[in-house]
Amino acid sequence: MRNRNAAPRKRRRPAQGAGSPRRPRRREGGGYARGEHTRRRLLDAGIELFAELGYERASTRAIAHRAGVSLPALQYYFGGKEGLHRACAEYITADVRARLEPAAKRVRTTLGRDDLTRAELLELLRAVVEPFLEGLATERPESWALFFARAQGEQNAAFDAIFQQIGGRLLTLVMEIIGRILGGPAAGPEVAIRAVVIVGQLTLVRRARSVILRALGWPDFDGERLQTLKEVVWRGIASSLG
Amino acid sequence: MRNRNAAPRKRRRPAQGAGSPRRPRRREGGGYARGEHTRRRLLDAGIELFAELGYERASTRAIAHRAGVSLPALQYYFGGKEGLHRACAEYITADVRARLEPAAKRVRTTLGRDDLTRAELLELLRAVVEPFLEGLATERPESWALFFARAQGEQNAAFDAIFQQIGGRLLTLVMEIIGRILGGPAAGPEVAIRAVVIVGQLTLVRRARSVILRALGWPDFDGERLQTLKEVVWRGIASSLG
DNA sequence: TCAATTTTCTATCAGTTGATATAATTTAGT
DNA sequence: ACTAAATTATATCAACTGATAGAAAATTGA
Repeated sequence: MRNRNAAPRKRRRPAQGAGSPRRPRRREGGGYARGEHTRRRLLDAGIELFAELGYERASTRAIAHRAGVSLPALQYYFGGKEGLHRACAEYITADVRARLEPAAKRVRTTLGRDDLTRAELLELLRAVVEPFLEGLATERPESWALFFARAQGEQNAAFDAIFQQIGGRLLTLVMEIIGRILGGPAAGPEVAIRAVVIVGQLTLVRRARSVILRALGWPDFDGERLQTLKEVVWRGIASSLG
Repeated sequence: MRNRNAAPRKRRRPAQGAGSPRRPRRREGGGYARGEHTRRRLLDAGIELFAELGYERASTRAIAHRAGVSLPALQYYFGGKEGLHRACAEYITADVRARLEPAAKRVRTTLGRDDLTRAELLELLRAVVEPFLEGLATERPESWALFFARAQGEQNAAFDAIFQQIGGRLLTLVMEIIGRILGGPAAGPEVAIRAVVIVGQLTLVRRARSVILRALGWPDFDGERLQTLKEVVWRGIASSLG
């Protein structure tokens, strides 16, 4: 049923390499309300399916279908699969970053003081770490955290954006606080490594979810168990800085 | 150039579902030397490419090509892509498990004693943890650790085998030691969570490799920097148990 | 040497993928 | 209402995917 005509058509390569993100030719002037709506639906469906299946296995058809729009709409608004993936990353990133900003500001102003006690510094660290941990484990649709975790494992282009906007910011904050606690040089390897380990423990909660549950024989995280988890992780962090 | 004949052929579905592993019909009696050789080359190529690209993006053609054999050889020896992937996991797993076994035996005999000091218990923990960390960071071809990390992120069927054989074993060892150190109930949530966090820190070295390097501004892990990393990670673990 | 078995290769299959051309439809500004 | 731009939908495309059929070649044991 395919290739009905005997004369072989000229083989066209895709206009742009499959891997490289394409510049969407969105409107310059006014935006149509309807267009913004389907754009948004594609974003939501993309986040869900990328999180469920990972980048490769989430087909553009499945995404378009879940969004309730036709396939070319995806190309139209995001230039292609990779463009959509990147857009999803930026969408999530912007929100999380906004929620991280108040803590960041508080840290910077507080660190201006010279007379901070160890307890105060620990409390500051906790104020940064705890909401992040909570957000990873429960807050926001589950697909967000899963999307996050997938992107990290898959080393996508989206990962760079996520790291810069969130991971890097969080890491910088933690490094500044830890540097004060440990008293050493703020940019030295000691401080950096310990900061990475701490931040890593947070993301661990999501990544090693199945491992943890299996090791504990728990069916799933309910509210109380999550509380236990947070408590134990935090105690470990605090005492490792003693 | 395809579908030359006008009469449409009967559409056959694959004999077995694409997802399910197929039973390889290997020889019963004697094994041909040549066959074992290409089988081995397929395993090596599979590990490399699965590690480099992940399960989805590593095509059977690319694997066969790198192995220097023809495509059907993969089906012949492993029954399909999934079969090869599982075989790769088992191949790596068997080796790592063998290298983990001596430490495991040592732990079990040592834990039989009742008069262990905290220092002795910590030393025991280090004896288990350090080789594993070393192995993840440098030892064996890099592709092994990468294959390992990918399987975890992708939640493949291979992950179950790996977890049972290695992750689970290591976790059990660490839990036993930590239980003694903390003095609490050996199977309680406290012990389990802290064990998971510790083991997670080890695998973090591989998974968050790029993040660590970026945060530190290092180009790569050389010998000395690896030493620093091990030292800092261990100090964090030890003092978190204080 | 010769038959039986094991192993390899060529050619092709049917399905899926991301992407595009093109036309129809809707929207906004006038 | 009319036009131009924006948006959506249909029908394909070419490449790639894992897998198979079937014959050829190589290896073994007699």
